[in-house]
Amino acid sequence: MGTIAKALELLDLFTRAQPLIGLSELSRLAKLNKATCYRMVTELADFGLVEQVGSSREYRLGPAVLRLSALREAQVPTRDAAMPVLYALAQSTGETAHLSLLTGQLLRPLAFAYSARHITKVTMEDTTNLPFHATSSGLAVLAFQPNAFQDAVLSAPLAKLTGHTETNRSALRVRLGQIRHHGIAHSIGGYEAEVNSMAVPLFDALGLCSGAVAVAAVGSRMTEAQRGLIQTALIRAGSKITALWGGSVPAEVALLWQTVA
Amino acid sequence: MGTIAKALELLDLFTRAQPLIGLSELSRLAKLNKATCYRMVTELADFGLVEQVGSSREYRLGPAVLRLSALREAQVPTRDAAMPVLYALAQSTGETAHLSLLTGQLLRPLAFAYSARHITKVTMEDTTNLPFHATSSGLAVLAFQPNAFQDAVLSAPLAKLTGHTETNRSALRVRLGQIRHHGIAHSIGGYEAEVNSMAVPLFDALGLCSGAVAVAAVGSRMTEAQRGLIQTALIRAGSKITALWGGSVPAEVALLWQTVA
DNA sequence: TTTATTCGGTTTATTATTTGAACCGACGGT
DNA sequence: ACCGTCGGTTCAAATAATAAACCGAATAAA
Repeated sequence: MGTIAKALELLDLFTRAQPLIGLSELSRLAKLNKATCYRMVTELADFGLVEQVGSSREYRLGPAVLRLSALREAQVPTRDAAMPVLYALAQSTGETAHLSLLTGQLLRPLAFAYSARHITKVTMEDTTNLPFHATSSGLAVLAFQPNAFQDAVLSAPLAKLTGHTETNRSALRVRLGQIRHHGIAHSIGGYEAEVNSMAVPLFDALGLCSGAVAVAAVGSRMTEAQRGLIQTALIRAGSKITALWGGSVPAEVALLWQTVA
Repeated sequence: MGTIAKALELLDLFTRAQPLIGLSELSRLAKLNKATCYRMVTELADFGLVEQVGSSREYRLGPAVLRLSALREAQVPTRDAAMPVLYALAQSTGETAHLSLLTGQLLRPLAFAYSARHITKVTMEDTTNLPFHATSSGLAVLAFQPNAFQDAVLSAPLAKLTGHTETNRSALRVRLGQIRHHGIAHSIGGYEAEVNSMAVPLFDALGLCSGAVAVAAVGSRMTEAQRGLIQTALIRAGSKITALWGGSVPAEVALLWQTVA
């Protein structure tokens, strides 16, 4: 792994749960020598990707990320375009809606929208990475990836996160096939007990799946009627976001969705 | 300069004017060997900071910047907090409002807000970097920096961008003193002919100046009354944004602003 | 069709950078 | 006064980055 990749991995250590990290802790988390880590974090800070807060001498993500994201959104309004749809989805279903993007080998949540209808809700703030095998978003995305990608994911260790996490490889392959035939993925407590979720894939301009939009509901509220409502709302949201991104839903998926919504 | 810094500099080559860059052009712009550039851009792409668009094989800023900026805004709502104030500022003055952040040695525009009142307006989209000596924002920020920083800026070459750009070093030092005594900076066609602008500094939690908010107006509309209106609106906006950022306006500046607004 | 140029990407030995352990003074707690 | 940890520094040893030449593909001109 190159030096640049190592340095960039430092950025991923900053999370909502741990937004401030000191030098020593950073080197421990990154499993890097302190001197190495220091040089790297200083170079990142020179560019503004991280900054040192004045009071203590801890580091946090810096202002440069704002500038870059403003530039990116100006050209490819990924987040800005999807947010209103996501809000509407949360509103109409009364549950938590979220959108994730496939970045490299990882599926990362990008945006969330909450409904005020219920006191109990599924929160996503602290999630940095959605496992492909244990979430509806992950399954929705994985189902529409090339075989090589699927094989890579399924040959890696599959964590059993709850009692309902499916970790059997051939069973997972069957589920992926079902998802391709329905155009929508379900997960019942596979990631977190008591959380039921459904997700549809999102597609880019080449018809490749680049992410997913999902609704995560508290399990006890997931009646059959609610399931149907979420399904149609999800399909509408998925079509809309894909369209806003200038993407195109593959014909076979569009057909599946059409019959439902 | 380290490898990491060189790689990160690639990110700055992507602008609103040139959002897509191919490998060869990138290496030319960065003055890097093509192989070196290739390795760097692929490492950036692996992390998602850039991505390769499918059709041609050009690169552009990637989705990772969104994730990072969402994380940053969640902890330090710099842009999200300032935007409403900026919109109100543009609205109440009928001119273009913009906000810049001091990042490293450079002053970078972060956000803009336009008024619909006039057909002619000052646009900021293509600006990537505000010169300290030739803009009201630059002067406002520079006036509240430590002497070492001021000396560094003033000892570098000062570009004469228009007929009205002040490039005389001692005259500039006098102007910086005036700005410190008034709490507000003016620029009359120093950056772009026909553009008059005014700016106030913004401060962080330690009372250090970390940016500026400005109003840029078409010169012909800048009457004496308009100037007064902008001044009071700017001071209110500056106070508000600094407060939203959890910053504190130094006592002497607060006093100056109080007497005006 | 031939020729020439440019493209994105790869290979290689050479070279310069990164790395890790030990070290420093400062700080906070005991 | 002692101990551990903090952010940051030093320097020889190890490793990774570099530059030039090269590749096949695509495009355009002749």
